[in-house]
Amino acid sequence: MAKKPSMGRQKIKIAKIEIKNHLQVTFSKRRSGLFKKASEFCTLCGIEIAIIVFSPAGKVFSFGHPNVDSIVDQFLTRNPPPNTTTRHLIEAHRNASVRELNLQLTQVLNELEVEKRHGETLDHTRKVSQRQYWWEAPIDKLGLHELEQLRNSMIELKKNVTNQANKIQVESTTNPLPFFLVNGSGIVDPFESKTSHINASSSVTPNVHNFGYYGHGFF
Amino acid sequence: MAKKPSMGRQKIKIAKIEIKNHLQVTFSKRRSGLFKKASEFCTLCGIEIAIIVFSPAGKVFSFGHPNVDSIVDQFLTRNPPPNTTTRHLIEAHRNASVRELNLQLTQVLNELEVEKRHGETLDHTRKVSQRQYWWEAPIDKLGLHELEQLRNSMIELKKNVTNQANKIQVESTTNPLPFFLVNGSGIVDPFESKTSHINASSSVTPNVHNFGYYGHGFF
DNA sequence: CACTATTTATAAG
DNA sequence: TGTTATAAATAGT
Repeated sequence: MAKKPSMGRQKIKIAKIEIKNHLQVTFSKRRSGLFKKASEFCTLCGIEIAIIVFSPAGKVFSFGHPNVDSIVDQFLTRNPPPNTTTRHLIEAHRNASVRELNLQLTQVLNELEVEKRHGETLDHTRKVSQRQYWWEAPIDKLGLHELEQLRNSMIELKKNVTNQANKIQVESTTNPLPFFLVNGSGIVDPFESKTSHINASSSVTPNVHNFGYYGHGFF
Repeated sequence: MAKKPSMGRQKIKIAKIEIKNHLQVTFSKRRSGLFKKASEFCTLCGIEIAIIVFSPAGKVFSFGHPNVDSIVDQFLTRNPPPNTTTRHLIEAHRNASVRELNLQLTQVLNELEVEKRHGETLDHTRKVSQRQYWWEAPIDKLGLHELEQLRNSMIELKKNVTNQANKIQVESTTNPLPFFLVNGSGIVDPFESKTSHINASSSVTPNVHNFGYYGHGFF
């Protein structure tokens, strides 16, 4: 019954572990370790934190307090979004569309205004010379004509609104917008994870050791 | 020249540190520690990771490999967005607005249709009995009246479109949309950080020790 | 920030 | 997963 001497913890080189089995073990251990540290960090310093880990296999493991999403939202809000350009383009496009609709409406309104004046003018004319026959008055033709025009304008407008609605729908579907709600708190349990509270996985990422995060600056 | 014995590392309770000064020191130390662990985790296991820390003061410190944003994007893409409900509500609201506009337009179009028929009817009437004086025909009053109505409808419509435009603008301004672009790689250097590569801050967050991240499941 | 004395995290088995 | 010897992190000064 001699004791197992155990090499004890050996110093290791910080480089990609190639032995698959070894890798998995290390992954698990270090993930727990990291999340535990994060947890302590939270309670100790009263901070909010989110950690997202992508395994090479594509699985996601995350830790968050109060929860990952609210923190990510805050981050995105503050952080000059990466694709500012793209977003701006789309936003501009959307605004442009709305503005366009607005313009068209204004125009149609103007036409209506004209039509109305027309009616008033005729009304006045009637008082001046009541003798004329109504079919001689230009009102019915003009009215009908302009109404036709008006009708076409509005059909066009309707078409545009419909398109716009579709566009917006498509955009919304394609790009989920982040909002600012805080859900519950604790750990986010992602999709495919069979683990109860977190996700972790491994992936092939070329890396350099010094990430340069040894900065200072406290608060 | 007796040596300083130093109490050495003392065991501490994992609870919010109240002594402000002490808190700051701990914050810094643990932040570095956490980020370093993350870095090692990266190289060792070849994973992708992002850590976002919000200080109670509101500052943000982040670490990411290859970079925070790409990971956040991936996360948002895969992760059934937290506020699906809210987003759906807002989206629905927006669609509702557009639909409403559409409905109003349809109504106005109907009114126009009615007006047009009216004109046609009158046109027919004219042929049947050309003897009537035009001011006896209801066209000018009805026309004007309906046009007035139409005009009001359209003013209302315009108002709504304008509101809608404003709403959309505000929404766009308030909530940046996340997109799916991968930038460079490495560490994200946020805004206000005076530190070179990372950010960290402290905040008041009531917390519980066990975050339940002691899960298993590897890949 | 530097220095330990200790507590923690973990590489191996 | 549990154990153990040792490497690392870090509380207090």
